[in-house]
Amino acid sequence: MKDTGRLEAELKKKGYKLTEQRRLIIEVFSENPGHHTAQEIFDLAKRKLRSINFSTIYRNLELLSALDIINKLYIESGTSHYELCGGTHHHHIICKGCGETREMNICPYESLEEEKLNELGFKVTDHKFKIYGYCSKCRP
Amino acid sequence: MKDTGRLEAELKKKGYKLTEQRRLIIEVFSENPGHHTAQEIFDLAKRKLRSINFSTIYRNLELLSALDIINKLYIESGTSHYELCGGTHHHHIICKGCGETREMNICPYESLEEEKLNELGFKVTDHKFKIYGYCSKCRP
DNA sequence: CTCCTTTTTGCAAATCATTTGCATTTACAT
DNA sequence: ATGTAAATGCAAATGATTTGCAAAAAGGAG
Repeated sequence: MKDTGRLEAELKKKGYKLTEQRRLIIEVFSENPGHHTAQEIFDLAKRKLRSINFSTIYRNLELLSALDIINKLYIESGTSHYELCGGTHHHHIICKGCGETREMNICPYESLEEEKLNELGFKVTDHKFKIYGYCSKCRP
Repeated sequence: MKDTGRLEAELKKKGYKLTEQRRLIIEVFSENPGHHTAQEIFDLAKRKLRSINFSTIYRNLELLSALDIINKLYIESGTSHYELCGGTHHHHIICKGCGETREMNICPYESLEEEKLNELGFKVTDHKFKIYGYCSKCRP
């Protein structure tokens, strides 16, 4: 029983149940910092609960994203990545050579823009910023 | 024969051929501003060349992206979107309700960051910035 | 213009990520 | 301890994208 607190509260608030699988998914994220694909989460979770099913992973990654407990990334490559929310605000820097993705703490976003958009009727909830290029290993 | 110039040059440079289908894909983009899915490009192209095949579309969207003639977007939703390069530099604002995506000309990126990264061994080529939220129709 | 080599295309089948229907099991409020 | 709604596992379906291959087209050389 890790820090089940936040998770349990968010789930209960909307009538969802705190299942072993849900606790486990969060545990896996906690123990493995950074972002992961559904496949990775599945593999890691399976080590701890052999019976866990892939569709349970997907269903819960979706749910947990909706609850803002995890964050769905959409790193380019056709495969979604997920990361635990609540870390520091950060963005991603992506190597077009090897695909490696690192976090960066630079955020160029100014709340000025947000206000401007709000005035125009668009309610901003969040933003993403990505820098692409080639890492030292992959420089052409 | 539209502005086949740039296209032809870029293709020839690397030994690729200027085919009717490639010309057509660019034509479709030119005639339909904004970004489109492979499916949309296929449908539009098919009107002009009945025999065109879906895999030809995909193969060429990939190729043209690699040649920096079009830009692959990865709008969230599991389906990639593509747009013609060379328009004005812009980013996207995405409604999490209806999924509508609009271009915005705000760019918060400062070349300062780029230099900093270059010094660290990462060669920056481009960046993407997206703002999420709810449009006036979808505000909760 | 014709020939030759290489790249492309169309087609069909394969792959990969993700989603869904359904019967069974589980969480948890009573 | 029990009833009910929610969640899980399983298998099959879906949707986007990719691939192998034989036939067709492009572009350079003669």
